[in-house]
Amino acid sequence: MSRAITPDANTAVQAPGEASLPNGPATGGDSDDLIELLFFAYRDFVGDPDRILAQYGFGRAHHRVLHFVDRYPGLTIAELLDILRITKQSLNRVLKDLIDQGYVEQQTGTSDRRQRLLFCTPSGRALTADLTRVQVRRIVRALDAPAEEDETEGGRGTRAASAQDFLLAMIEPAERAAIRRLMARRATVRA
Amino acid sequence: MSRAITPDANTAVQAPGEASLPNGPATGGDSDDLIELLFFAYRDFVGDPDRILAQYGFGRAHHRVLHFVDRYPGLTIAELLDILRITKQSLNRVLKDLIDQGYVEQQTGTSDRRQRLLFCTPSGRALTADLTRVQVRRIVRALDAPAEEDETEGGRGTRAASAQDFLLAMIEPAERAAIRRLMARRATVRA
DNA sequence: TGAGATATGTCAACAACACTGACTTATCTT
DNA sequence: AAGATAAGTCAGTGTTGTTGACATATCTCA
Repeated sequence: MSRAITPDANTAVQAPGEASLPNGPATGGDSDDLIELLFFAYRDFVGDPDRILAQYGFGRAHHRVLHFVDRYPGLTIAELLDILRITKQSLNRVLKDLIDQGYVEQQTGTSDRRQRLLFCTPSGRALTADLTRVQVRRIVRALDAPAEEDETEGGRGTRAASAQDFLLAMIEPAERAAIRRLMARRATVRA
Repeated sequence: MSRAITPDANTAVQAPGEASLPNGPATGGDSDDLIELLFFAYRDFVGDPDRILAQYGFGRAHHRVLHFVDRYPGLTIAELLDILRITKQSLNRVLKDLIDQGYVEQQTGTSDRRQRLLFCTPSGRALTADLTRVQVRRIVRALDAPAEEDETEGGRGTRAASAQDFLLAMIEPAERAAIRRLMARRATVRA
């Protein structure tokens, strides 16, 4: 465990500017929180598989390829490029790794022999299953988590509340408190 | 608009392996979809600000710094490092850009003069507001979107359904159909 | 059949953003 | 005064993205 996110000595010095509105009209108070929660949730969400991938010398790019090839066997290169939104050259670099090390196989298309259909090998499926497992675990835990007892639940609508619950529950439990404290600090500063 | 995500000629060649379970016990059927939706949603979510940032010669790293400094004025370097989970060297590179170009200011700590408290300048706040605006717009749209009329809503629980609704609605509308089609393809292949 | 389009692969150079390791300077704590 | 802590910096490296330019195999259509 590293340092805590929350401060103690730095008691919110006032910024030398305007006194921002208390959840102004177009500001979308809930949305501001969601932006941040999305950041933290996604960070932890990809952090889990990252640790596994590192043991294989792979990165996130490899993960994405593995995931989509595993889930949509027979995917073509063009389709994969379109899903990932990266260039052919970027894809090829990681795809080559996966093929060379026997996690993915190519198969010449039947109807169009120019195409290379992609499939996971058994070891590719096994690795992907490992990666999926840790992500599913986190998601299931987030879905099963009890709803937050939100003190200040004004008239925002429950959609925002449940999105917030979900994302907050996606965050690594050990850090949730720190993040809650951080986000509470905002209310202190801008009020 | 580029190519469509969905295929037509490649009619799901059967992968030469096991016949995967139809939403097996520990597999977490909903979660598999959520993994993918999280990928697409996050991709589009950060895509909006990316376009704005590019006009300033900034990247995502700059965005993250701006966001947190704007939201938590007076943040110290150590706190920011802990939030972003990057190294001091990585942070310094982008922070220097932001300071040199007048978007962020440093202020020596009052109680501890070793600290450098970070604040957005007016232009920093303006830029951040721009970035926040497009992200809030997407989130608000997602929260306001009507719930999906899910055909196959078994006994999964509504938590998963609303998380799915939210993430799907976060995806760029023009691409939602393609992604739905892609994900439908999975059911075809593994069934 | 032959021309042009398409699917894929590859070389080379470059940029953004992360990392490690090693130090320096200023300031606080004890 | 000694050691810890906050911040800044230099130098080198790795992953993953980008352009631009081509090469090869295959398909489509006139």
